[in-house]
Amino acid sequence: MINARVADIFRAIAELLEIRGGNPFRIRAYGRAADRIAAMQEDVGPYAAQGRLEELEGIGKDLAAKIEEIIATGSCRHYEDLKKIIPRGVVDMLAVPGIGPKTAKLFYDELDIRSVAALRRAARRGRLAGLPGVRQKTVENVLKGIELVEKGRQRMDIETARQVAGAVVGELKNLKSVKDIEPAGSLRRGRETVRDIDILAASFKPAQVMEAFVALPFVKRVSAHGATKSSVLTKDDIQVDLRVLAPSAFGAALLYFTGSKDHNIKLRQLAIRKKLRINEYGVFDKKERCLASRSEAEIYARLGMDFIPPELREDKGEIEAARRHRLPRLVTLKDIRGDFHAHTNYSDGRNTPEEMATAARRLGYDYLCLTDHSVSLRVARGLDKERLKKKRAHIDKLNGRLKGLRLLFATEAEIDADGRMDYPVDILRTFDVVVAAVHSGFKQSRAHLTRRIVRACRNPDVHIIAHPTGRQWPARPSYEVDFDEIFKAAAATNTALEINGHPMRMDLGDIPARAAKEAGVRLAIGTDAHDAAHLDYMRFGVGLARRAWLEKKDLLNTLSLEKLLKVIKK
DNA sequence: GCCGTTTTCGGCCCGACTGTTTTCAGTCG
Repeated sequence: MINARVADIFRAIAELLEIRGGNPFRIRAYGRAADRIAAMQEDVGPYAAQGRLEELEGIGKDLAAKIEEIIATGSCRHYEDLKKIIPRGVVDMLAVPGIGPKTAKLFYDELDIRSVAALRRAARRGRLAGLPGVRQKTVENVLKGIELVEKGRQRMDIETARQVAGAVVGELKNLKSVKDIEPAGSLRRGRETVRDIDILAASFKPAQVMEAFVALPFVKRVSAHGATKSSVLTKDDIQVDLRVLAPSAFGAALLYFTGSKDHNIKLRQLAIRKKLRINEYGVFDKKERCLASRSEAEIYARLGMDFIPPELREDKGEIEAARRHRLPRLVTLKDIRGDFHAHTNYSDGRNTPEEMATAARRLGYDYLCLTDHSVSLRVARGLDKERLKKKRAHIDKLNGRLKGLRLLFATEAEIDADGRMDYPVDILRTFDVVVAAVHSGFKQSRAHLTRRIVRACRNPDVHIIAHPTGRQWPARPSYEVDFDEIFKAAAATNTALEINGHPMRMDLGDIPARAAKEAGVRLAIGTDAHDAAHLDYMRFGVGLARRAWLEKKDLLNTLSLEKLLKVIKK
């Protein structure tokens, strides 16, 4: 996709300009444009063809011309010229924590270091010490940083992040000096994956909290330890940042520490236009009087806008919507009446239908789809005709006993290499709900995969398409599909697309899910539970749905059983 | 390089921590 190419080049230009020491605002313009284009659901191609590139935020005359040049030639002059001046390896050094553009340039200019490997050799041989501003400590940090970057500190799934954050909060919340403590950052925003854990605490005695934090049993290394802010690396190489502020500033600090960065910048710019200043301590006027600080709601109100839920804080139109009082009424966990994707021990799940039912009742559900795998997925003990009969009888019997919860006889059926279902029509029609999924042929072309899924949508017996892009964290990336085609087919055939809330999947992602809604497609959250405890992953599915601006009416999960059974018939 | 309910020029978010300094630049989020 051309967007990725454009974004990569703009990001590279930003890095190269940083090292050269260009105008920081110009550098940021490239960086912002890169982020903006990477996050777009639509292709920039048509915008260029219609001369509408400058309508995009952050794209002016100059960048529009560069985008056109990249579309036409695959690259742009400016980028090619910069690459000749600064070797690739110098840019790679920026990935080392602690090394920024100035330091990378220093090493390159003074010692002609052109790669991370060369940097390590130079550090070990003692060639770095003695450079301006470099002494022993800096050399040590460079070596530690390289070690870290080579271990590949990658993003973690949201469940892992929640557990790590929970462990830290659990240890610190019992301290007398901690008045309040809450995870912030991308975890609070419900992002699909998380890089660092950010935690915010309110206390009158920040030093005590800092001491307790860096002394936690699972801390391997302390990378920063100040009066109100510390960073540590856990034994699993996960970075955790803790910031401590006075309770009176908790709202302002939570807002700041939750981000996103782009959201914060936009808010602060807005404040400047109102002759105000925002920082983590509050909203201040020109005379340094604090106008709001205790709660996030108070701060948004002071800026003349509605409260923005954390999941929306990505600078994707939420600030404008909040000012016009047009934010969506986001779906909540309480609105959810059932789960569309759960496995039992009939196929590859760990628990019996009874155990799954008990867990679903605990969550207060009206219904639960037991979507065991279909016949052709042998590795997952997919069900043949005989075992389907047994399962059907089993579920009917259970439903006779259960009060308040209905187990739906369902399947996660295979979409074959040509887009057909692996069960024949007479079997498909026996299910209450048919969830169709691609589990094979990931390497087919984008066009072929799109055709398969479109064909599944058009199948009158298919109700939901599971995990539409097939990604699995961390090993398997999404396969490429033409979302426009799939959304068109899904909307036209009343087929729902799944938001798979399993932390290893989180698929559809927030951006395509929002685009699906805008294309008139209904969505259905499924947890893909293979264990009764996994039904709790609904929280992640709902978080994702909220990030996609979804309201109650956009999801099948919010329908009563009666309505659901009516709506789902095609 | 972008952008305008003060502006087509002159701004551009804001502060903590580190390591090296002795008042601050660089990095990070």
